[in-house]
Parts: sequence; C-alpha cells; structure tokens
Amino acid sequence: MPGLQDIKVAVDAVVFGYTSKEGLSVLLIKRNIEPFKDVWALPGGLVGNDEPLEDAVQRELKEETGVSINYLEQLYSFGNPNRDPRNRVISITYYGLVKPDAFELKADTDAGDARWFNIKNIGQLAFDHNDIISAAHNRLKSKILYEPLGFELLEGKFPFSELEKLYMAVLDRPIDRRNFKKKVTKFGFLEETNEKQSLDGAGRPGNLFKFNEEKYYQLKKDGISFEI
Amino acid sequence: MPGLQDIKVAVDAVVFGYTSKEGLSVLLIKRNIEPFKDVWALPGGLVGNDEPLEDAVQRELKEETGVSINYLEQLYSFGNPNRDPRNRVISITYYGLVKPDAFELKADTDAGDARWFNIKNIGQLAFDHNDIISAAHNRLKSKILYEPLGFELLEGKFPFSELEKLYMAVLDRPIDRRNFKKKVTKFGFLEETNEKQSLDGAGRPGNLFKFNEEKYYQLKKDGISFEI
DNA sequence: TCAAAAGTGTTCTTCGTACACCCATGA
DNA sequence: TCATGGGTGTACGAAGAACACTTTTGA
Repeated sequence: MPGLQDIKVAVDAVVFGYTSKEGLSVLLIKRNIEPFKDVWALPGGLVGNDEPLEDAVQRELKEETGVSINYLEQLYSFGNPNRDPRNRVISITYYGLVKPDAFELKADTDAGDARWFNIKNIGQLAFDHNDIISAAHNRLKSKILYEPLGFELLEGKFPFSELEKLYMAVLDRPIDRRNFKKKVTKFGFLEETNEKQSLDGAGRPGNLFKFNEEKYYQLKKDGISFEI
Repeated sequence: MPGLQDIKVAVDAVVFGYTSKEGLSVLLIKRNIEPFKDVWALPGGLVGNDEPLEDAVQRELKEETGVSINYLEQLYSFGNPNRDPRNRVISITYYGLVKPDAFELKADTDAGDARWFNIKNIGQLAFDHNDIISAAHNRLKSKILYEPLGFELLEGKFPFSELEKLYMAVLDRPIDRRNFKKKVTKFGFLEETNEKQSLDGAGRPGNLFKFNEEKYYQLKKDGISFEI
C-alpha cells in the first residue's frame, strides 16, 4: 500500500506514415540525454500538471519532431515498475497516422534527430518502446478491418494501386487486386477522377482516385466490415 | 511544460457479473471517505510505488469487495485534469468478468458497502465512473464478437437458454434462438451433457451444457467471427 | 388443458474467395 | 516488341438472416 506516491506520468506517440517508396514507417527521435542517450526512441515526455493527456502528446510531438497530427488515439498504458531505469514512470501511449511528406522533420534540444523508420527496419529502441510499436502495429492491423483507412496517409489524388500497396504494407500480406477493388468500391468512400497517373517508369497509367471525405468519416463512425 | 510533476496514478476496475435473475451487473462500492462520501463508485485506488498495475487492481478489488478475479484486461486511461476535485489523478482502468455467486461481498474500511448493480440501473456515480462503465460495456459488446464469452460468467452446467440470455443481456438486443444455437454449436466449445435442467416454474426442461475449457481458450486466443 | 420454455430446418441472399487474360504506356 | 503495371468478371461455396410449429413439463 502506498506511502507517499512517487510515480511519474508520461505520454509517448507512435506515429505511422506511409509512402509507396518507403512503405509503412514510424517516426522516431534520437535521444540526446541520459538514459539511453543516442538511442532511438518514440517521441514523448512527461505530462504537465494541468495538461490534458492529448495536449501533452501533441506538444511533445511538435517539440521533438515538428509534426502536428489531427488524429491520435489512445493505445495502451505501460506501467511495469522497471520500464524506466531512473524512477517509476508509467507511459500512456497514443498512435496516429500522418502523411510523411507533409512535414519537415526538425530536431530540438531534447531530441538530437528525428527520422522515419520503416516498420520492418527498427532496431533496438530505448525503454520498452519496441513493445509499444508492436502493440500499435497490431492495433492498426485490426482497426483496418472495421474502419476505412487511407485518407490520413495518402495524398489528395492517387492511383488505386497506392491504396492497395498501403493495405498490403499495413497488413503485411498480399491482397487480391480484383476482390480488393470490388470491396472498396462498394463502400463508396472513393471517387474516381478523370485524371491519369503520371508514370515514372513503364506501365499503363492508372486513373486517379480521391477520398469522399464526408462518406469516409461517416463510415469511420459507423464502422465497416472489411475482410480482405 | 511541467515544473515538478505532481500527478497521482490510480487504477479502477469494472467487474461484470451475470445471473439470469439480475442480468448483467457491475460491482460497485459505496465510498465512506470524501470526496463523494456515501456515493457509489468503482472499486479502485492509488498504485503502490513499486507495484505493477495489475497487482494494484487485484489488491484494491480484494480489499474493497472481497472479490478475486483471474482475468482483467486494461480498458483505457482517463486523464482529464479535473476528474478528481482534490488533485490531479489519472486512472488506468481495467475490466473483467466474474460469477457473482462465487464471492461473498464484504466491505472494509475504505468502502462502506459493496453491491452488484444491474447495468441498466446505475445512478450517478463518483468522479467520471459512469463514463468508465460505459466504455467498459462498449468494449465488452464488441469483444463478444471476436472472442467466445460465457465461461467466466456461467456456472459449470447450464441450460442453453442461459447462454442466450447472457448474450442478449450483454448486447442489449434480442437474438434469434435457432441461428444462435447453430453458430455456437459449430464452434464446438460447448458440450451437451445428459442431465436436464431442474425447472423452477413451468416449461419444458432443457438439456444442460458445459464449456469445453480447452477449446474455449483456444478459440479465445485464435479469435472467432461471431456475428449474431 | 393451458401456459411456459425448449427443440428443431429450410430458403434466400449476401459475401468471401479463387482465378487469368487483355490493355496502355515507356524504353 | 517487350517489360511493366492497370483494368476487369465469373462461378462456387459459406455464412448470415428471416421465419413457425411441435414437444415437454408444471400448474
């Protein structure tokens, strides 16, 4: 039973980004203070005394990486007594999605560097941050099955194959192109434009699509059944 | 940005019980200290300095209600700066399932009383505990769709209709008996016994069923698709 | 004999899934 | 003309959803 309680409260953010070149990526910072100095870690930090948790994540994210994000969702709270070698710190974690190109990454005093890392290419991180990312990735994989996904991660107009590749990157498995298109089209949150993709290499240029934002958010609220 | 951080960390538990008479119920305690003295609230309290979060919930639950529970799952962390009128307290909440008859409720120094309340008959609780219960109930309703449920809530042998009623109580809507039975039977986590229900009133006595514990936990791990 | 609860099958529709060939473009 | 990626339809099987009458028992 506690005498005087001495536990610190932190927030950490798992921010996912996607580009067709890089695949599914996570935003990390390099710590420039001990413990774990010079080790990569999730952006995050202590919560202010009168600061709502969401504000704290946004603030830390902005300070440490320059990224703002309009949608963050609480993931899990990690409270193992030994997860921080100094004192007891529990971390309330959040995850979110962002277009990596939308921000110029910056570093500040707390963070020596900020970079995107492909989800498959993340080394040993500080604290229990590998576990946190793994939990976030699992959540994302299951979330994708009952909520539409993509609007937060793709540019305004994109060829259909981009969405396919995004889903394959998130789920980390192949998808049948025809069935995927049938299913997505039926939901009606995509609109076909008249424009065509400007190809970089060979291949038939695809039509460009865009999200119907209204339907997208409607379906996000209502929930979908998306078995790919 | 924080100066010296002064935030307390608590855990609270939403424990669901079920009986055919009472329906789906939640375990509450009556507070006998300020704030919210004499108001009903979730069992819970501050986390010890070196105490794992799960241990803290179990301990508080045991102390305040006498109930032990073998499965608790983290629900959400509530961190609104004003949720406690005294200081800032963030609460990491858990939920779990238990057979209400399995324990004799007791009260102790922190809790003046402990009782089961039908989920539909919960008044105004202390703090933001109504929100917490509502989040737990929603989680339970969606969880039931991809995990089997019932083993933790029903006695060893029970008529099939008990399981039906349990699902209806949790989902708070009617279910088609024939389709439900078809579906449940197909999963194979139920075994029919030769015994018959001993009726209290009129009506044809039903066969008694029991859970096949092994298959039940296997399906719990693997996940099911249970659209009722 | 009546009221209460249990037991039981069929049909229709929807959805998931497997699968292969032609088209447009740049090199 | 070839390599690359885009575009498209069908057929089968599984599962969900709607739906009503008979049986057993206690009162």
